[in-house]
Amino acid sequence: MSYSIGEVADKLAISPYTLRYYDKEGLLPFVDRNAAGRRRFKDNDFNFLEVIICLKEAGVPVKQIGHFIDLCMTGDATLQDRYDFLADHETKLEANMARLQHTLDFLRWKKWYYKTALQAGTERIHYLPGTNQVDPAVHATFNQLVADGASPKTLGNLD
Amino acid sequence: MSYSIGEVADKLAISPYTLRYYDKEGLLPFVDRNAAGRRRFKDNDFNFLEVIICLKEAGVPVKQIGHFIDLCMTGDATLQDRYDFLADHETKLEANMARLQHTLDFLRWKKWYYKTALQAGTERIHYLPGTNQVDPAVHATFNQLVADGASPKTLGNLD
DNA sequence: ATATAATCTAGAGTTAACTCTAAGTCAAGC
DNA sequence: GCTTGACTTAGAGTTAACTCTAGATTATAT
Repeated sequence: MSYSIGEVADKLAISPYTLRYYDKEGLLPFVDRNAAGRRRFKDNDFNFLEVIICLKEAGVPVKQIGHFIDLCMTGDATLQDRYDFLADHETKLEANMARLQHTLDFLRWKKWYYKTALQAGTERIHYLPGTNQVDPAVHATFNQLVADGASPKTLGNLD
Repeated sequence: MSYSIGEVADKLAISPYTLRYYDKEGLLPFVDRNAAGRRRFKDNDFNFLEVIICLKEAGVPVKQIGHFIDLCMTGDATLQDRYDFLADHETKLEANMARLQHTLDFLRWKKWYYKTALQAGTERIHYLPGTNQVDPAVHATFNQLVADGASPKTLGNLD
């Protein structure tokens, strides 16, 4: 079974432009061509494409993905390098996800901040008396609610 | 207490170039200037900067952050809009994190794939006999190990 | 047989988010 | 008083990852 660039583009929800760009950058050296010079993707090529998409999602730059594909084409001598590459990006992705969790926590606290302001009809309830400055104790209040068992995910919901 | 652009840059680990760029894009309308036209950041400005950094981490484009700051400057009439904005990006961030979790799962399975190939000395152990195609059953084998209670996080570790 | 649609390449254009340069102003230390 | 370093603006340059155009070729459907 073989597939044209358009069929692969549809299957993977990636434009043919992008696939050709990846090819130009050396990400698709495994793709065969027919007599007319057109790309013919094999079933096994999807194993490579899956990895390419995974690495892209993980935030790995195209050039580095190209390096990984180079290692793949070289053979068994590079198994350790390929393992190390994936282990490295696993670590980086874990760190990135931890960072995003903090970002999400902050977004939820701010949502609660606006929920309470909305219920009071004004943001002034969060200001230090007689100023336009946010009272630092407001964040502490939110943290206390969470510490007391409230769910940070739902605490800011209006319902 | 007030701070120069350099002091703020140091505190937030953002370059002065970037801070000026954010100002140019309308993200810092709240920053005062001294008689000489130099930016003087107030303590309360860090509340805005915290939100800006949070939204950036969440992947919100600079233009949209500018829109949120506009809402902030308009006053209590926009509290609902600001709440909706944060709730929307909370949802998007949750979806993004779920996507990254799938990416991480895939990265771990591939790490295990290379660990086992490395232990066998060749990637051929994962190929269908007499071919260069990966046996689809290999992924199923990994999934079975996880279903049987193994930790996907450590299954691919070499140790 | 012919029109339409898909593909090819080389190379130009786009977008976002910086990042820096140039030329000038201002503040602090000696 | 003078030098050094931080700051100002406008605008140019950079980078990554596409995204598209032009002109040619090939495959598909009537």
